Amino acid sequence: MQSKELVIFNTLSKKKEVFKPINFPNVGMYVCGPTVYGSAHLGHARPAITFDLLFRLLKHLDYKVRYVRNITDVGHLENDADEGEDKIAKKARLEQLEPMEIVQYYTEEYHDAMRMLNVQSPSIEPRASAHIMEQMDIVDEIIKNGFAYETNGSVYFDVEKYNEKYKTYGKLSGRILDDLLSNTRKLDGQDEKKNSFDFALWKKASPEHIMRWKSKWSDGFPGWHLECTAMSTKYLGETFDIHGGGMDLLFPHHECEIAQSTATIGKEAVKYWVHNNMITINGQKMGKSLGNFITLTELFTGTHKILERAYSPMTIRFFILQAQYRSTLDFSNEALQAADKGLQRLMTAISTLPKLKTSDATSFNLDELEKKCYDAILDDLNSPILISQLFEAVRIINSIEAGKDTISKSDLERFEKLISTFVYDILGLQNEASSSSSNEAYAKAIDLLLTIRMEAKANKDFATSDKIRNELTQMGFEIKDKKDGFDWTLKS
RNA sequence: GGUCUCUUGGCCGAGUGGCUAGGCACCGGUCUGCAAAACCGUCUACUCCAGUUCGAAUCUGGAAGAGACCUCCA
Repeated sequence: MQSKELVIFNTLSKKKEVFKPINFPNVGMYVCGPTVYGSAHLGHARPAITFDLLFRLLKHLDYKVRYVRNITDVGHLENDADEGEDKIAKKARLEQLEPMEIVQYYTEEYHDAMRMLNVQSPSIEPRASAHIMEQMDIVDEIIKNGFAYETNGSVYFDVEKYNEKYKTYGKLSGRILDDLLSNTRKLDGQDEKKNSFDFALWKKASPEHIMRWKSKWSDGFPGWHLECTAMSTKYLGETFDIHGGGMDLLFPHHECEIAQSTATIGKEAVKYWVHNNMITINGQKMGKSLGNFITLTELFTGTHKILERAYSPMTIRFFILQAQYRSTLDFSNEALQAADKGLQRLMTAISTLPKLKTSDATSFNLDELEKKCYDAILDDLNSPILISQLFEAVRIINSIEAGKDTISKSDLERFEKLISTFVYDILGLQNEASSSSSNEAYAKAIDLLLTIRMEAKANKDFATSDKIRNELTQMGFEIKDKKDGFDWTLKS
């Protein structure tokens, strides 16, 4: 399978590059996970699904992947002027809870949402709070290497000094140090730092700050960007293949990560930086701080004022996959409903696939379809093109069912395998209709009603047959008459 | 203010120097007792201006509009 070449856009080079792992066939991938101080929202779903897609694809290509996605449970600083109050501590005070209680609650909520979205668990999901020692070690190392200084119990990264040696600060986000200097100096209220763009590696905790750890510098907490460096190094090694996250983390977060790890090990840790774009709502970024976000629970239940109805997790997943991960994706009820309809059509066709009648020959080009599917997904995860090819498959399936195209027995097996690989394994879609035993009984009851309807039709008793169909339709069923029977689905 | 990105049909969203994206919606037809589904077909595009080119929605320059980052953020 590794004859197939994956091309991925590297933010570092701003080009598409052929993916070649450092230690073939192993792949190390680190993705910035959620800060668990609030509910998971639509924005969180995007990187989770994007990198789930990449994770699934790499595994399909037979790479041995270790996927690390952290849980940030040590709050990052709220802002510079806020005297070190961190997000989780603040929320805890508001709700009169222990910080770890908040963390527990939102972590579970996040996990539940991810499970519903059929996002596979990463190989390792480390917590920042469990890696304080490792973070302190890195601070030590950076001080030893001369790229950090201590002021009043806090330790700061010396960006200027770092840049003198490595000259790479800003390379990821396209920033120039002098510009940053002239930009941010006017906002500078921080006398502890040599330069405004220096960032904290260790921060002394103010008295009201309840999340704190003892260290040689002070009772405090690790800096904003340190946990990813510590945990990626610990689980993936000094250098690893892929580091992912949202585009909004590019600066300063990922830029600082590069500086930290380079200052620690003397070389760059990450080979491919991959960033997903944002989800917008009415053309504006959806975000916690903007207060215009929709939580995943609200989406699944339809309980947000701008939602016309509930949208199932698979609809959300499909909606996100219908855009390429580097494009912004605009949310609207209309767009989600279109995604929902399209997904249902896709799933309906897939369920008829195994029931197709086979012929001696196949009247369409299955090889070409397969090639187009691979070409699409291997070209920087172009899921929308892949999906358009899957709709071509839908057209073919329906056409075979209608007797206008034919398929041989062996090709049908291949076709089923192909669809299952791309739809279930790689895109991670799933059929939401479950088939528990209680569902089976109810399905039989519907079948019974429709059998009675067939009999009524045969007797030209259209009053009865229409009554059954109309009432079932009203309950949300979709009744399809076939040449020799019927079919039905329950619309979500 | 600095850096960068985007602008595609009713909506979402791909793509490309010349050849259909796709989905949803709409319209017409086939099928049906009537529908639904399915199938077939049609229609609506590439923000504007100038340039390069045999040819540009695709390249270059300019304008307008929108957005992102520069502060925690997926």
